[in-house]
Amino acid sequence: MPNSDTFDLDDFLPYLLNQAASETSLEFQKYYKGKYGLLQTEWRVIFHLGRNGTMTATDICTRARIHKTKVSRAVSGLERRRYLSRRAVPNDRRHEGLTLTRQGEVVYADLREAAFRFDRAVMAQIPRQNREVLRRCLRQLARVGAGAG
Amino acid sequence: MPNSDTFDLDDFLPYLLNQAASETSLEFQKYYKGKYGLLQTEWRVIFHLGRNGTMTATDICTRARIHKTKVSRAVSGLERRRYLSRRAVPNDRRHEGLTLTRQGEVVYADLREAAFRFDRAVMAQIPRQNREVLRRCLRQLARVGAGAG
DNA sequence: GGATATTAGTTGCTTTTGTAACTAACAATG
DNA sequence: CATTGTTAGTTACAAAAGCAACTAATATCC
Repeated sequence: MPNSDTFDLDDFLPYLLNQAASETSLEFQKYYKGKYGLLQTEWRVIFHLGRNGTMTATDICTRARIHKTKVSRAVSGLERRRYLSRRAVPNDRRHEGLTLTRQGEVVYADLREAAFRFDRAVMAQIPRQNREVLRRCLRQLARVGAGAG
Repeated sequence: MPNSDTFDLDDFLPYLLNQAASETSLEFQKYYKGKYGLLQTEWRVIFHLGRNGTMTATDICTRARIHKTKVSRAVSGLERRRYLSRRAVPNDRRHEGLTLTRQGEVVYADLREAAFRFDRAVMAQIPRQNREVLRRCLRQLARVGAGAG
């Protein structure tokens, strides 16, 4: 039975995840920032709209787990640069449907393609037989975090 | 052979890593923030000093991959609260050795113990036979990121 | 050994995030 | 149908991160 005295913080899962996340995100971040001047949250909003079609800001908050103020600002920025447009939802004027513009779709397609390439480059470091295990584990952790803690 | 058209961004590795990292970090973050009022960078500085003994700020930057301004401010904060002390290095007055104080050691011990518990809680979600694979993959990704990209 | 470059670390300023308070629209309840 | 509560989103203010310029000490190279 392992105990706390032999525990190495370098192996602490949240730490490893953070390190792995920042290392693997860096190149891709340079790409979308350099090419389109996007912030991470902006890219994520594009990604979710591109993937799921029209959504409200709250939909994005829920799916992407981003706080509403961040989404609000990202949406403003993307609207200003004409990457998305807002359209009122009929019977409820509180929320609006957000949709990528033609231009936004183009950016989405490019970044999705780039993401695919980056994903392959990152995965290239992982032995083939572990790749699906890794992705499955991460999906699990991304879903609920530490669970009951 | 997979191609970009069937690629699902929800499976994009950097994205999954970021989501998994933030989900799994949250509870632990509440712990050290709530109990000691530490920021993430401050906790990391404590962690590296506790694990490796006396280090210079640059050592920490290198090992922890944190920018020097962040380290500089974290060190100031920790020194002010008497969690670490600086001591001049003999033949080179540019850098200083940073060491946890007695009090800092106590905090370190507590957080290390807590990290151990959190690690177990997080890992509990992962099938036993995948746990070492997962950690190994993450260590690899944390090391070099996307490599050649 | 004096000019230039490099290394260590800090400070100032700008951008981004986080938190909480706020407006506006709708829903529910008496 | 007014009162209270809830939901959607924005805005204002404070904390933190990022970047670039700066100081100070040492190394290098003519």
